[in-house]
Amino acid sequence: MAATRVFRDPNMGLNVTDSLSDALKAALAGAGLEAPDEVLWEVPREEAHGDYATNVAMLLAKGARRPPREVAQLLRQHFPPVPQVQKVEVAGPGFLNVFLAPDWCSTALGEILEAGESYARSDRGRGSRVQIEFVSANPTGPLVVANARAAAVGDSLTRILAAQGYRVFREYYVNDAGNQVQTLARSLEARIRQQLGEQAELPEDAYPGEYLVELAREHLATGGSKILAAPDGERLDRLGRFAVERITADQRRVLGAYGVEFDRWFSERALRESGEAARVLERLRERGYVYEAEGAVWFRSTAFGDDKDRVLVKSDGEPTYFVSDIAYHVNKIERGFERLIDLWGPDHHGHVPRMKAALRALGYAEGLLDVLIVQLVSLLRQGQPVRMSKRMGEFVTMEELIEEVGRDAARFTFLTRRHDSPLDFDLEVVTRQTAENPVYYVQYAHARIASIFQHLRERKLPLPDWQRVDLLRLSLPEEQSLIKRLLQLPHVAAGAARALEPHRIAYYLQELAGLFHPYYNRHRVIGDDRALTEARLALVAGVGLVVRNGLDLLGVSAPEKM
RNA sequence: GCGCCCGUAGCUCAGUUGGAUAGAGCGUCGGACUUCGAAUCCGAAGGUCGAAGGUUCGAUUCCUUCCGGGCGUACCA
Repeated sequence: MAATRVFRDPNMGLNVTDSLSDALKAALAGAGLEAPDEVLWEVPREEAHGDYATNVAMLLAKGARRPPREVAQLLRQHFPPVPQVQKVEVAGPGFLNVFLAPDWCSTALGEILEAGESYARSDRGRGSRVQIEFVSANPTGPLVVANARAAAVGDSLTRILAAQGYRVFREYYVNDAGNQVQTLARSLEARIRQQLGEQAELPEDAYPGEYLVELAREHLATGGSKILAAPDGERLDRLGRFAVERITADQRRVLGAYGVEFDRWFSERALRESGEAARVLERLRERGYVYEAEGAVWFRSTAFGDDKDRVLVKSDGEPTYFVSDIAYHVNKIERGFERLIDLWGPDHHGHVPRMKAALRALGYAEGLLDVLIVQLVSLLRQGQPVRMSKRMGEFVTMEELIEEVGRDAARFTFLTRRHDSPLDFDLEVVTRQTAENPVYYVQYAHARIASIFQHLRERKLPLPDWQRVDLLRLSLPEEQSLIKRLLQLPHVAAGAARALEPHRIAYYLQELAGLFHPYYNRHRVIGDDRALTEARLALVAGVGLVVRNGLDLLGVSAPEKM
């Protein structure tokens, strides 16, 4: 699987901000200043403020007991010469503004082309193992739009982390145990009886969706009416397993069509049967965080900052799902993952403190688990909210969404929002504006570039050897801007990985396309000047490459034709 | 009541450990295809960053209070 490959960075010097940080460390040492944990470089809004800037002097000013500008001046004086940098300026209240050397940038374009698919990848993660769990929808019905959002975010995060050298493992937790499966079984039974002409009412809390009518028909078609004679326990167990298996298979199919594959589908039922849950309970008890009250068994999660203690075993003797959940996370850790990332829905956000409390109670490090809350998607149609409720049996499925909007547009739209920001998605608008969707703006840049090279082939013109192209011919301001933007990808990709924010890639790509299209519109790539033509071909090849690499991090295709 | 998320242009959203003159897409208005793809480009209009205080060299960003929206607050999952 591509996402789990480990990459060695073949082009370290191409990560400009890494090089700048190294230089700054030398400057700090030279100036006798203490280096902060991490230096962050930002890309200033104003061109006059350089290509990169840092506020490190202002942060150090207080500790050094000197004015910020003086600290900045000191750092500037000790800034070692590096090939990437033309000049360093002290500006404003104490910024260090770095201006890149144009000649170095032009040459770097050649290295970007040389790096190809591995451009902007790094080995920052050093092969450490990360497990990311997402979607994990209940196996009681089809996937819905919110699941499509989680799938897009989770899959993209996997790609982004893998590109930084982490070994990422995608997992889907199947809640195939507990009350809801019983309910599902009873719902299915009622549907089967209805097919047989019996007067069977759906149970009060049943899943009313049409898909169970379909499943009932399927079950009967495979000779499944005998089961109705079986005793309660066996009947419901078998119907439950049947329904879960079919629904899960359907979920896997829809996710596959969306381009999302999981490395493992982890069964809660198997976890319970393995006895791991009981073992976790015992460990908590040994550590003194378990007590009994009101006939139930409680976890003292308040010892780790939770609002209140939580029930582990109900008074009827059944463990709560919380126990399974803890056991599942312990299972992950024992499989050797060094970092866990969970994507949860907003209806679970209250559960984050207790889950973290449980892991800490068991003695695990605090930062081991990151829980990202993927907010809801409010689906609108013609400006009117579409009511979605599994309980009511009304919803727009993930499959319908993909059919209506398209896989790339759906994924890109989800990835242009922060995961924790609620999202309005008007089907009518997105469908109508398909052609103007930002994803096509980015993809179109790629297709246009592909067609330049197609044009080259049609006219039987030779493809230049990138090593021998005179890249210094790229002297237009627009060309320099484009190259500098291409050089930002390693910084953006690393930032997206650090912050777990795929949308940074999506915005970067829109900005890159926003530089490319005007350039393309104004200047011809293929012209009479052979050397200039070759240089511009190198430039647009670089843009195409970066767009392709960037879209790949989002799991969106980069078409040659549209 | 308590907790979490959110409130930025008409709409949907960005805004990088607090930083320099707050951005994009859509929508609206006006222009550009005999030349590598017009799913594009050029230009215009559009803002009390929900409100009020506070912290400091500096606040859309941090703190407090209030207003508004969403979600939690189960011996359901």
